[in-house]
Amino acid sequence: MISRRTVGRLSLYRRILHELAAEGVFSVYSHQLAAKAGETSQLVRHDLMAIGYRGKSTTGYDVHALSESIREFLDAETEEKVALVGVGNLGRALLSFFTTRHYNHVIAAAFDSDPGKHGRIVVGCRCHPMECLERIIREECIRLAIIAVPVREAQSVAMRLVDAGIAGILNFAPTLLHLPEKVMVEDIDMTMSLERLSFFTRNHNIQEGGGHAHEHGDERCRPD
Amino acid sequence: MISRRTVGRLSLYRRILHELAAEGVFSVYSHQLAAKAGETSQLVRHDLMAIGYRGKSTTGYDVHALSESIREFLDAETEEKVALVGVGNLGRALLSFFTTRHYNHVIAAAFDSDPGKHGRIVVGCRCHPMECLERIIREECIRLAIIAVPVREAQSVAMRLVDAGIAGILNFAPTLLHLPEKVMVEDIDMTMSLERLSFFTRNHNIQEGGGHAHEHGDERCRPD
DNA sequence: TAGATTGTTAATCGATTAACAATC
DNA sequence: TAGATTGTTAATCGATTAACAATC
Repeated sequence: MISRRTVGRLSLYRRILHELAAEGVFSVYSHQLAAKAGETSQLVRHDLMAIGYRGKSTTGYDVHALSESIREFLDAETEEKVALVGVGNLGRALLSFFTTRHYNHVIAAAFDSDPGKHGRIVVGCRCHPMECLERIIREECIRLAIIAVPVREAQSVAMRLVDAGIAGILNFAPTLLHLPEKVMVEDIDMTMSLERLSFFTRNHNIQEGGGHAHEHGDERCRPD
Repeated sequence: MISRRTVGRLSLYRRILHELAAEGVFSVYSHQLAAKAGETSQLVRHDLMAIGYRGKSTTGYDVHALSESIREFLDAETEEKVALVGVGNLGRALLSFFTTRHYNHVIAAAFDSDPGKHGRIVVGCRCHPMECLERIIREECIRLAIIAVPVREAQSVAMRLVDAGIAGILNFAPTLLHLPEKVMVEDIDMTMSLERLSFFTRNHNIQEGGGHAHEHGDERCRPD
């Protein structure tokens, strides 16, 4: 009943509410939330109603209460632990991202096939050898994993993760994982996103006379 | 007429065709392509028909010709140049990603506000100060940009990019950019993806008795 | 011909939007 | 009351799927 998009939007609303709370705002109307979230007022209401939260037309939504309501709806009781496989450049970026900022997820274990990295502490997280993957994931009761390994290793890593009991995978490898249906996969494929950007901005230029990209500059474009 | 999803799938098909070609496969049927792409045969045909490519039921699609046809449809004449703003952990990961592998995009210029990085060459790409952003983007005729800066800087960086003539932005900052409609934005928001994973895998466990994550292990889960 | 594959049309599905009544 | 906001219903829209005829 709750779609992926709805959950995504709810987590966006939460971020906005967090900012508002930091600014000392106590209540917000759906149209204000909508303006910040880039959605329609109606869609915001729809999402909030889906989690059982009703607004009042006199005071709007109480920022703290709404934020708490979203938290209760989206989050597990505790911070969710995540396993990271692949401590290359991207892996390190992810580690620093999740240790610097306090989101609802912590990388509880990192793995890499490079023996040179084993036992080393990278951005505050110990890097384990791949052989320990199944054991540590089970011991730590980790349900989610991030795949940040090269394409050629992604599928086999994913299968090991599933066998270890992982229920959800965030896949950064630009390849399609073939896994049992019970496993949820979120793909983050920047090559695909860039292709989309290339394609649609190119078409826009063609359709609209090629003016966009250069309307702010006087100099002509000479690619040579 | 061509949707974002279609373009995304086409670039996936291309990757699959590339692999097939490397394996020495000369022709492929839509149902084989569908199996590899996790789609239905009909949807594959639909996508390929959208770019004017028809299959034959005797020989299927010629792998090289189809790959070329997709390339012609999706790509500009040349490799597309991309600007990168933010040469932190993530920025470095992106640089190494795009220099190691040959995709259709090259990071032609990198920018960072940290004076310590200015002039340094990071993963083969010179890091420029932010002051040069507009000039270099115009000089190099760059149309796409990647934002890999912290949330608090993302909006202002995005506006500068748009003013410099950027038509499409790949945004890694977990925040919503408010930009003119003419600018296309692709958001890559891993916090949102993780929230989705948490939410839906949690629900699955509840619905199905909490068995999934541990069906391969004997030990009980004791989170303490 | 028989069988697999393809192409076309209509049906379905989910999400978003529009219109309007109800509320504060 | 008047005005802004909310909640409900029906309409729209796009993408996916299903059914079936056409093709090789």
